[in-house]
Amino acid sequence: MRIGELARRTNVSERSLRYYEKQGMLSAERTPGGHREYPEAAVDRVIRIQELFAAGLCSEKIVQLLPCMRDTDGGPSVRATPDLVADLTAERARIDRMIADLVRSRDTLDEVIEAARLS
Amino acid sequence: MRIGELARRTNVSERSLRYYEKQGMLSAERTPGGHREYPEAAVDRVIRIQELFAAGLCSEKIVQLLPCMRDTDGGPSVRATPDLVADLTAERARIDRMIADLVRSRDTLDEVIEAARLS
DNA sequence: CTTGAATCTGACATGAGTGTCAGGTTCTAG
DNA sequence: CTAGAACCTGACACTCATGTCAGATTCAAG
Repeated sequence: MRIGELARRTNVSERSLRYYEKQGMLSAERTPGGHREYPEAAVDRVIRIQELFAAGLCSEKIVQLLPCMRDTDGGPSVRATPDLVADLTAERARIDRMIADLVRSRDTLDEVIEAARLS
Repeated sequence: MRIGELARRTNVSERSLRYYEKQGMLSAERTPGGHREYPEAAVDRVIRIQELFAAGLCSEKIVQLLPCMRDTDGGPSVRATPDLVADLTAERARIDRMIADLVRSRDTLDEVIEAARLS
């Protein structure tokens, strides 16, 4: 598929898709004229990238991580190096803390919403 | 307490504390010479602010939200307006989605870490 | 062909919290 | 009184994914 359709289906701007490619997170075939041509699997990959961004990982980490992920088609995957594993373990801990923070913030909002409802 | 101690105890830079004040999220008495003097409760408030930032709320929302929160000392709180409640409900939904994303990302990391461990 | 939609590259702007530096003032221990 | 630590204001820089614009090229349908 082309970039417009991928953007529509993933809800990610064309600008960002090109950026992902430049960062090495996403690749695409090219038509003879130079237009990008994405495989179906790109949809899942872009969604994963967005999730990882939301989790606070930077492009660089994502670039390292992506080839170690099980592909959607269950294809073979690269083994993470010990250094990367250490990095990812730290990121995991950070994500855990982030989730805990979010839950507390959600509780805070609930409290305020509930207090207003009882009026 | 003074800004240095508050910064140390909350792990938030002095720069950020002054920024919070300018945005109207945090207030302080002043010594005759102009130095900020914070009450003990400021510690909890700053931590709350950080959590809400982490949850993706902007300063403006936090400013509206803070007076509606139950104070640490159980003091009286302002009732949220219907408009604010609508806002906060939307934010709550966003936080829910964010948590779901984070859990998925954490699972992704776990998968990669586990795959590397089995080597 | 032609024409309009889609895509291309490259460059500059934005946001929002935070870092940092400069130059000056206040506080406090000795 | 004094030295040095702590604090003040204001301004500018940064991050980094994303928005946006310009000007050119390609694609696909008529």
